[in-house]
Amino acid sequence: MRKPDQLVKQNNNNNNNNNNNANNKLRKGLWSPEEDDRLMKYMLTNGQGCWSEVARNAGLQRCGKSCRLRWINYLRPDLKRGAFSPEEEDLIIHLHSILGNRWSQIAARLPGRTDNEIKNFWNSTVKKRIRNSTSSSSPNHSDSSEPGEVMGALTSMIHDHDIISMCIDSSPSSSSSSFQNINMTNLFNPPQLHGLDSCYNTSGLGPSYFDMPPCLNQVGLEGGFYGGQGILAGGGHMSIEGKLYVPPLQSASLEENALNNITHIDSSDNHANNINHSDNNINFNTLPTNSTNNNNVQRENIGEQGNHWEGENLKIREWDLDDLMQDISSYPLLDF
DNA sequence: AATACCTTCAACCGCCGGGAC
DNA sequence: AGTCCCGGCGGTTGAAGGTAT
Repeated sequence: MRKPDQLVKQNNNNNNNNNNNANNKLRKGLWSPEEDDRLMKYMLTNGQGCWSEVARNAGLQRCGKSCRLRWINYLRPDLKRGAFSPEEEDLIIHLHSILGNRWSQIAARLPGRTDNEIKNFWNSTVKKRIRNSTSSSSPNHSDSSEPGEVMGALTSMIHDHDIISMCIDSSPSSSSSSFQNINMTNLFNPPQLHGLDSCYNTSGLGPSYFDMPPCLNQVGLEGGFYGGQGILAGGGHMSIEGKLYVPPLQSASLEENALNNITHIDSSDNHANNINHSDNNINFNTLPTNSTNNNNVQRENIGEQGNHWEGENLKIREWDLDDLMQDISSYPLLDF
């Protein structure tokens, strides 16, 4: 946490998103409700664009990066709040065993969760539990963030339910929560709702799955974004509720395609970002249309960052990861 | 009740890669 | 080819709140 009213002189060699700021003084630290309000309203009205322009046009004395982070980690309407469920926990542990500290990739498989959230959860809760669970058997055990080490401790931690039912499940009736369950019918044929209220309301589909964050109340969005068929709710479909389309933090990637292949899901359908939302009141057309480019599948030398788990020789390149995913059926915890 | 210690998590920092010029 | 800008990522920090003593 940071001091809420911290004002700093922008460092020239640091964030260069802010060169156009008039007085070059940008706020840092905690976001005030007013700032949240401004950013939320701007994003809902104009959609995502250049973040430095977002900051400027929304009248925020924040750098673009800060606005982006605030939006992604807190204000985004499709965010799920609250504690991680045991299923999510298992999925995180399992994905970490495959992906290492690639939090964004893990978060991409947990709709409504952010990489920051997962990273915090891992560093605070999971690591500690793994440490505890392994301390008895391995007194000299060090940090368990290494995937291989984690795998060694996983068996005692994994719950009885089937991870794969969450991680990879092509059944439309499944209550699982991964990208594989994106309901493309809903994506391409969003229900026609009328007016902003119905857009955000639960549409009578039962109790809201998510808690309403305070920020949404601040902007007066009664009913919230989190109702009804939100992500994970409504049978686990990542669906579009009315007129608001909020793109996933990260959508289809090579890895996801690999997983989709495993589960025999036609990856050719995976073009949610190409949906034309021109009829929407809330226009997210300015969002990047090819989020594949955003994925760091090609990030190399993972081992240099401490994320390899089979010695120096294993470096996750794109094809390595694909191979991993293709070979996922042989993974000890997976049951196809 | 007071203090110390611990945990959580929002936010910052620095780095990197891609695109534009 | 070099530089700049921007978005994205993982690592880290540190204040707030919780718990133990």
